[in-house]
Amino acid sequence: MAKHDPDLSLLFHALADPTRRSILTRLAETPARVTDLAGPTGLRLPTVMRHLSVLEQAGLIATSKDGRIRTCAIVPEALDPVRTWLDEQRAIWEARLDRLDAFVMNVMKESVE
Amino acid sequence: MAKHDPDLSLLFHALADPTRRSILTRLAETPARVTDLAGPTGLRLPTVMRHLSVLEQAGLIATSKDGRIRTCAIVPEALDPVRTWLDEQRAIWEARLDRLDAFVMNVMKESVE
DNA sequence: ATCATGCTTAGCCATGTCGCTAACTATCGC
DNA sequence: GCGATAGTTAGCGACATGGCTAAGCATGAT
Repeated sequence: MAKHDPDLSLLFHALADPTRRSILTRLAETPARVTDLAGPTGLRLPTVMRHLSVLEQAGLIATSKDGRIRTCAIVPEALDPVRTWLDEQRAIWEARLDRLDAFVMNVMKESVE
Repeated sequence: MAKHDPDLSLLFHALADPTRRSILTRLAETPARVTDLAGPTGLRLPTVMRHLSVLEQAGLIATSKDGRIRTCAIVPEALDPVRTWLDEQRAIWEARLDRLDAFVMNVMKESVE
Protein backbone atom coordinates (compact mmCIF):
# COMPACT_ATOMS: atom_id res chain seq x y z
CA MET A 1 0.00 0.00 0.00
CA ALA A 2 3.06 2.22 -0.08
CA LYS A 3 2.32 3.31 3.46
CA HIS A 4 5.94 3.66 4.38
CA ASP A 5 7.60 5.99 1.96
CA PRO A 6 9.95 8.10 4.01
CA ASP A 7 11.62 9.38 0.88
CA LEU A 8 8.52 11.06 -0.44
CA SER A 9 7.61 12.44 2.96
CA LEU A 10 11.06 13.94 3.38
CA LEU A 11 11.02 15.37 -0.12
CA PHE A 12 7.56 16.89 0.10
CA HIS A 13 8.27 18.27 3.53
CA ALA A 14 11.52 19.83 2.34
CA LEU A 15 9.70 21.43 -0.58
CA ALA A 16 6.85 22.72 1.57
CA ASP A 17 8.87 25.69 2.81
CA PRO A 18 9.16 28.83 0.65
CA THR A 19 12.61 29.62 2.02
CA ARG A 20 13.86 26.19 1.08
CA ARG A 21 12.33 26.42 -2.37
CA SER A 22 13.98 29.78 -2.93
CA ILE A 23 17.29 28.33 -1.80
CA LEU A 24 16.84 25.55 -4.32
CA THR A 25 16.05 28.00 -7.09
CA ARG A 26 19.06 30.04 -6.11
CA LEU A 27 21.26 26.94 -6.17
CA ALA A 28 19.93 26.03 -9.57
CA GLU A 29 21.85 29.00 -10.95
CA THR A 30 25.15 28.03 -9.44
CA PRO A 31 26.58 26.36 -6.33
CA ALA A 32 26.99 28.73 -3.42
CA ARG A 33 28.41 29.14 0.04
CA VAL A 34 26.19 29.09 3.13
CA THR A 35 26.61 32.81 3.68
CA ASP A 36 25.70 33.53 0.07
CA LEU A 37 22.50 31.56 0.55
CA ALA A 38 21.67 33.28 3.81
CA GLY A 39 21.95 36.76 2.33
CA PRO A 40 18.79 36.92 0.19
CA THR A 41 16.67 35.18 2.80
CA GLY A 42 17.31 37.74 5.52
CA LEU A 43 17.61 34.88 7.98
CA ARG A 44 20.43 34.17 10.42
CA LEU A 45 23.07 31.64 9.64
CA PRO A 46 21.95 28.93 12.08
CA THR A 47 18.45 29.13 10.68
CA VAL A 48 19.72 28.76 7.14
CA MET A 49 21.91 25.86 8.26
CA ARG A 50 18.81 24.08 9.47
CA HIS A 51 17.08 24.58 6.14
CA LEU A 52 20.15 23.32 4.37
CA SER A 53 20.31 20.19 6.47
CA VAL A 54 16.64 19.53 5.77
CA LEU A 55 17.36 19.86 2.07
CA GLU A 56 20.41 17.65 2.37
CA GLN A 57 18.61 14.94 4.31
CA ALA A 58 15.95 14.92 1.64
CA GLY A 59 18.75 14.40 -0.86
CA LEU A 60 17.93 17.60 -2.71
CA ILE A 61 21.33 19.18 -2.24
CA ALA A 62 24.87 18.01 -1.63
CA THR A 63 27.48 19.96 0.27
CA SER A 64 31.22 19.80 0.65
CA LYS A 65 33.62 21.71 2.81
CA ASP A 66 36.78 23.27 1.49
CA GLY A 67 38.77 24.98 4.19
CA ARG A 68 36.25 26.92 6.21
CA ILE A 69 33.86 27.28 3.31
CA ARG A 70 30.97 24.93 2.75
CA THR A 71 29.70 24.85 -0.79
CA CYS A 72 26.18 23.68 -1.61
CA ALA A 73 24.85 22.38 -4.91
CA ILE A 74 21.60 20.86 -6.09
CA VAL A 75 21.24 17.15 -6.81
CA PRO A 76 19.03 17.26 -9.91
CA GLU A 77 17.90 13.64 -9.90
CA ALA A 78 16.58 14.08 -6.35
CA LEU A 79 13.26 15.25 -7.75
CA ASP A 80 12.74 12.03 -9.69
CA PRO A 81 10.72 10.22 -6.99
CA VAL A 82 8.42 13.23 -6.74
CA ARG A 83 7.95 13.30 -10.46
CA THR A 84 7.33 9.56 -10.52
CA TRP A 85 4.72 9.75 -7.79
CA LEU A 86 3.04 12.62 -9.56
CA ASP A 87 2.94 10.70 -12.81
CA GLU A 88 1.48 7.65 -11.11
CA GLN A 89 -1.18 9.70 -9.42
CA ARG A 90 -2.10 11.51 -12.58
CA ALA A 91 -2.42 8.20 -14.37
CA ILE A 92 -4.81 6.84 -11.76
CA TRP A 93 -6.72 10.05 -11.31
CA GLU A 94 -7.30 10.54 -14.98
CA ALA A 95 -8.33 6.95 -15.47
CA ARG A 96 -11.23 7.61 -13.13
CA LEU A 97 -12.11 11.04 -14.41
CA ASP A 98 -15.22 9.92 -16.22
CA ARG A 99 -16.56 8.37 -13.07
CA LEU A 100 -15.79 11.49 -11.06
CA ASP A 101 -16.99 14.13 -13.46
CA ALA A 102 -20.61 14.14 -12.50
CA PHE A 103 -19.78 14.07 -8.82
CA VAL A 104 -17.39 16.97 -9.00
CA MET A 105 -19.96 18.99 -10.89
CA ASN A 106 -22.37 18.45 -8.03
CA VAL A 107 -19.80 19.53 -5.49
CA MET A 108 -19.04 22.66 -7.46
CA LYS A 109 -22.64 23.72 -7.29
CA GLU A 110 -22.93 22.97 -3.59
CA SER A 111 -19.66 24.49 -2.49
CA VAL A 112 -20.80 27.92 -3.58
CA GLU A 113 -22.91 28.04 -0.41
CA MET B 1 11.10 36.01 -6.90
CA ALA B 2 8.02 33.91 -6.18
CA LYS B 3 8.76 34.19 -2.50
CA HIS B 4 5.13 34.13 -1.56
CA ASP B 5 3.57 31.04 -2.99
CA PRO B 6 1.12 29.82 -0.40
CA ASP B 7 -0.42 27.44 -2.90
CA LEU B 8 2.73 25.44 -3.34
CA SER B 9 3.48 25.41 0.36
CA LEU B 10 0.00 24.17 1.16
CA LEU B 11 0.18 21.53 -1.54
CA PHE B 12 3.59 20.22 -0.63
CA HIS B 13 2.73 20.22 3.03
CA ALA B 14 -0.47 18.31 2.38
CA LEU B 15 1.45 15.75 0.35
CA ALA B 16 4.18 15.36 2.95
CA ASP B 17 2.12 13.04 5.11
CA PRO B 18 1.88 9.31 4.26
CA THR B 19 -1.62 9.05 5.66
CA ARG B 20 -2.80 11.89 3.46
CA ARG B 21 -1.13 10.41 0.41
CA SER B 22 -2.79 7.07 1.06
CA ILE B 23 -6.13 8.82 1.43
CA LEU B 24 -5.57 10.48 -1.93
CA THR B 25 -4.67 7.18 -3.54
CA ARG B 26 -7.76 5.62 -2.03
CA LEU B 27 -9.92 8.47 -3.31
CA ALA B 28 -8.44 8.08 -6.75
CA GLU B 29 -10.32 4.80 -7.00
CA THR B 30 -13.67 6.24 -6.10
CA PRO B 31 -15.24 8.93 -3.91
CA ALA B 32 -15.79 7.82 -0.34
CA ARG B 33 -17.37 8.69 2.96
CA VAL B 34 -15.29 9.89 5.89
CA THR B 35 -15.77 6.63 7.75
CA ASP B 36 -14.69 4.63 4.73
CA LEU B 37 -11.51 6.64 4.56
CA ALA B 38 -10.84 6.24 8.26
CA GLY B 39 -11.09 2.47 8.17
CA PRO B 40 -7.86 1.53 6.37
CA THR B 41 -5.82 4.12 8.24
CA GLY B 42 -6.61 2.72 11.68
CA LEU B 43 -6.99 6.30 12.89
CA ARG B 44 -9.89 7.83 14.76
CA LEU B 45 -12.47 9.91 12.99
CA PRO B 46 -11.43 13.32 14.31
CA THR B 47 -7.88 12.64 13.25
CA VAL B 48 -8.98 11.69 9.76
CA MET B 49 -11.18 14.77 9.62
CA ARG B 50 -8.12 16.89 10.28
CA HIS B 51 -6.24 15.22 7.44
CA LEU B 52 -9.22 15.72 5.17
CA SER B 53 -9.44 19.41 5.98
CA VAL B 54 -5.73 19.79 5.23
CA LEU B 55 -6.30 18.12 1.89
CA GLU B 56 -9.34 20.25 1.23
CA GLN B 57 -7.59 23.51 2.11
CA ALA B 58 -4.82 22.57 -0.26
CA GLY B 59 -7.51 22.10 -2.89
CA LEU B 60 -6.64 18.45 -3.40
CA ILE B 61 -10.07 17.13 -2.53
CA ALA B 62 -13.62 18.43 -2.57
CA THR B 63 -16.33 17.31 -0.19
CA SER B 64 -20.07 17.58 -0.08
CA LYS B 65 -22.60 16.59 2.52
CA ASP B 66 -25.72 14.66 1.75
CA GLY B 67 -27.83 14.11 4.81
CA ARG B 68 -25.40 13.07 7.53
CA ILE B 69 -22.93 11.62 5.08
CA ARG B 70 -19.98 13.61 3.79
CA THR B 71 -18.55 12.37 0.55
CA CYS B 72 -14.99 13.16 -0.52
CA ALA B 73 -13.50 13.16 -3.99
CA ILE B 74 -10.19 14.15 -5.50
CA VAL B 75 -9.75 17.32 -7.52
CA PRO B 76 -7.43 16.10 -10.27
CA GLU B 77 -6.25 19.48 -11.53
CA ALA B 78 -5.08 20.40 -8.04
CA LEU B 79 -1.73 18.83 -8.75
CA ASP B 80 -1.10 21.09 -11.73
CA PRO B 81 0.82 23.78 -9.81
CA VAL B 82 3.09 21.10 -8.38
CA ARG B 83 3.69 19.66 -11.79
CA THR B 84 4.36 23.12 -13.20
CA TRP B 85 6.85 23.96 -10.47
CA LEU B 86 8.59 20.65 -10.99
CA ASP B 87 8.83 21.23 -14.71
CA GLU B 88 10.25 24.71 -14.20
CA GLN B 89 12.83 23.45 -11.77
CA ARG B 90 13.85 20.60 -13.99
CA ALA B 91 14.27 23.00 -16.85
CA ILE B 92 16.57 25.26 -14.85
CA TRP B 93 18.43 22.46 -13.16
CA GLU B 94 19.16 20.64 -16.35
CA ALA B 95 20.25 23.79 -18.10
CA ARG B 96 23.03 24.07 -15.55
CA LEU B 97 23.89 20.43 -15.40
CA ASP B 98 27.09 20.79 -17.37
CA ARG B 99 28.34 23.43 -14.98
CA LEU B 100 27.46 21.30 -11.98
CA ASP B 101 28.70 17.97 -13.14
CA ALA B 102 32.30 18.36 -12.13
CA PHE B 103 31.33 19.83 -8.80
CA VAL B 104 28.95 17.06 -7.90
CA MET B 105 31.58 14.50 -8.79
CA ASN B 106 33.89 16.13 -6.30
CA VAL B 107 31.25 16.09 -3.62
CA MET B 108 30.58 12.42 -4.21
CA LYS B 109 34.17 11.56 -3.55
CA GLU B 110 34.35 13.71 -0.45
CA SER B 111 31.04 12.70 1.08
CA VAL B 112 32.24 9.14 1.51
CA GLU B 113 34.22 10.30 4.49
C1' DA C 1 -39.99 9.32 20.51
C1' DT C 2 -36.00 6.78 20.66
C1' DC C 3 -31.83 4.96 19.35
C1' DA C 4 -28.00 4.08 16.35
C1' DT C 5 -25.14 6.13 12.92
C1' DG C 6 -22.04 9.63 10.98
C1' DC C 7 -19.92 13.45 11.50
C1' DT C 8 -18.27 17.52 14.18
C1' DT C 9 -16.27 20.35 17.96
C1' DA C 10 -13.48 21.18 21.94
C1' DG C 11 -9.64 20.34 24.25
C1' DC C 12 -5.54 17.67 25.85
C1' DC C 13 -0.68 15.92 25.20
C1' DA C 14 3.68 14.85 22.97
C1' DT C 15 6.46 16.10 19.51
C1' DG C 16 8.22 18.80 15.61
C1' DT C 17 9.26 23.15 13.25
C1' DC C 18 11.15 27.65 12.62
C1' DG C 19 12.98 31.56 14.16
C1' DC C 20 16.41 33.55 17.37
C1' DT C 21 20.92 34.52 20.47
C1' DA C 22 25.11 33.24 22.48
C1' DA C 23 29.04 30.93 22.49
C1' DC C 24 32.29 27.87 20.27
C1' DT C 25 35.50 25.99 16.58
C1' DA C 26 38.21 26.32 12.58
C1' DT C 27 40.42 28.57 9.05
C1' DC C 28 42.66 32.54 6.59
C1' DG C 29 45.37 36.86 6.21
C1' DC C 30 48.64 39.53 8.32
C1' DG D 1 49.93 34.85 17.41
C1' DC D 2 45.74 37.91 16.46
C1' DG D 3 41.87 39.32 14.57
C1' DA D 4 38.51 38.74 11.17
C1' DT D 5 35.69 35.45 8.69
C1' DA D 6 32.81 31.07 7.99
C1' DG D 7 30.55 27.84 9.91
C1' DT D 8 28.81 25.08 13.77
C1' DT D 9 26.53 23.74 18.22
C1' DA D 10 23.46 24.38 22.14
C1' DG D 11 19.49 25.86 23.76
C1' DC D 12 15.44 28.92 24.07
C1' DG D 13 10.42 30.36 22.85
C1' DA D 14 6.37 30.50 20.03
C1' DC D 15 3.64 28.04 17.48
C1' DA D 16 2.07 24.04 14.35
C1' DT D 17 1.14 19.09 13.81
C1' DG D 18 -0.72 14.65 14.65
C1' DG D 19 -2.59 11.67 17.63
C1' DC D 20 -6.22 10.95 21.22
C1' DT D 21 -10.88 11.16 24.26
C1' DA D 22 -15.18 13.03 25.41
C1' DA D 23 -19.06 15.20 24.36
C1' DG D 24 -22.23 17.25 21.04
C1' DC D 25 -25.35 17.54 17.00
C1' DA D 26 -27.92 15.99 12.99
C1' DT D 27 -30.09 12.47 10.38
C1' DG D 28 -32.11 7.90 9.42
C1' DA D 29 -34.44 3.77 10.94
C1' DT D 30 -37.75 1.69 14.04
